[in-house]
Amino acid sequence: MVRRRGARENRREEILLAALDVFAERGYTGASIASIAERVGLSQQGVLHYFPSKDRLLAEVLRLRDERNLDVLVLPGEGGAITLETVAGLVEYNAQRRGIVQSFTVLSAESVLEDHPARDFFKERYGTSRAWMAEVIRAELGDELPAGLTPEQAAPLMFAVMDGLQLQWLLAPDDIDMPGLFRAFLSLLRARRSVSE
Amino acid sequence: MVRRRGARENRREEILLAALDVFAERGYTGASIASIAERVGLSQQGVLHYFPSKDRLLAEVLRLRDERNLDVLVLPGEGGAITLETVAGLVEYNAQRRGIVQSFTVLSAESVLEDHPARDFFKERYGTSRAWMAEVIRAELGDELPAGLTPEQAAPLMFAVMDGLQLQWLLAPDDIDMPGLFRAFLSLLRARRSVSE
DNA sequence: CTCGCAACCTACCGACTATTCGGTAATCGT
DNA sequence: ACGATTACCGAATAGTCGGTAGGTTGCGAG
Repeated sequence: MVRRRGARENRREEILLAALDVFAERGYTGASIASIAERVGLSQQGVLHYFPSKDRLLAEVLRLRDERNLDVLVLPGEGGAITLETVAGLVEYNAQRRGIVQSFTVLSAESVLEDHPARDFFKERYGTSRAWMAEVIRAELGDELPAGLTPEQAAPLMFAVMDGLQLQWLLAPDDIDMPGLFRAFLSLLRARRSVSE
Repeated sequence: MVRRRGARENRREEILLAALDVFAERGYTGASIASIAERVGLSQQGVLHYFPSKDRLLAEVLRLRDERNLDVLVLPGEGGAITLETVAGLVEYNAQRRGIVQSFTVLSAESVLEDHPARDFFKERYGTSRAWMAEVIRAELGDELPAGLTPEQAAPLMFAVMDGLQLQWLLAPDDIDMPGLFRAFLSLLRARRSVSE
């Protein structure tokens, strides 16, 4: 059926990885198909042979990255449930993968623009992630968080801290201890209930 | 001396406001000088008569916006010091100014890219803002924060929460109560010290 | 009333953009 | 060996980009 078994899929993945790099360096708007093609030794038309448009290429890049991220998150939790410690581990892992963090920071912010091809992707992603994170928090800390917070409030705050720290870290890696600050936030959530006066 | 007193300055400001709008809609890379010019009824070269390059135009847009933001922050604190409540007020104010929030979210994320003209601006801005915010926190809450946090740790977390919430809010304004969640985070910082076991 | 300059404009440049069309060469199953 | 399919590439399309050069117009100062 297929000539060289999986040759097409290999080529496609090669292109996707190059595309992620270029998106990380220049953002989606600033990236050109030609520059991605150059990186894999193809012509611009060669890339478009595998992906019908720049939009679709972006969509597949995001899908692939999400799969891999899920691997990192789920693998350590093998056999056990995912905990806040697992999430802190992901932040630590990210601190060693600047390119990937940069691509997601830039692309997610870009996606808030009207008619951006990744808008729906990120909107849905945040929605489901928040619901899922709220359950992780509830499972570990219960319903009673400090200052009367609910897990449904803590979840969006958690992602806000992750994203916001990434931005500051990308601008000044030497000044920002991203994993340390994230753990500091976690300890804020884990603190025992407050004493009334 | 000047023909129409301040005519030039008025025109410049007109252009800056239009530029902020376009940057908010398309980001810096995606925005064209021509589209900004169209909005003020000039040709592309008319805009370049007032600002020598796109880079410089961006620089002045950011400077102007920062001034205005400072006004909002300082005005309510008239006579008194700036408090965490003032900051919460700024978040509330932002929740009514989608365009401005969007422009800053997109531009700050874009600025992490190599050779981006706004890189230094945002890097410096975050640096000074963190130092300043740490002092606001220390003045109001002292050195003893929940979970053993220092004001120097709380400050970057605070900006992370602000920025991260903005991103989620821009993607799903109906799902995210930005000011409410920010206040929830503040209450985490204000909670009394934990009871050991 | 004239000089000079500010405020624009048209015209243009070279480079780059995503995408389409029409090929060619290699390789596959048969 | 042969038709079909795949994997490309060259060239062209129809723009857009930021920026420059060189003008024209109209107002203000002298």
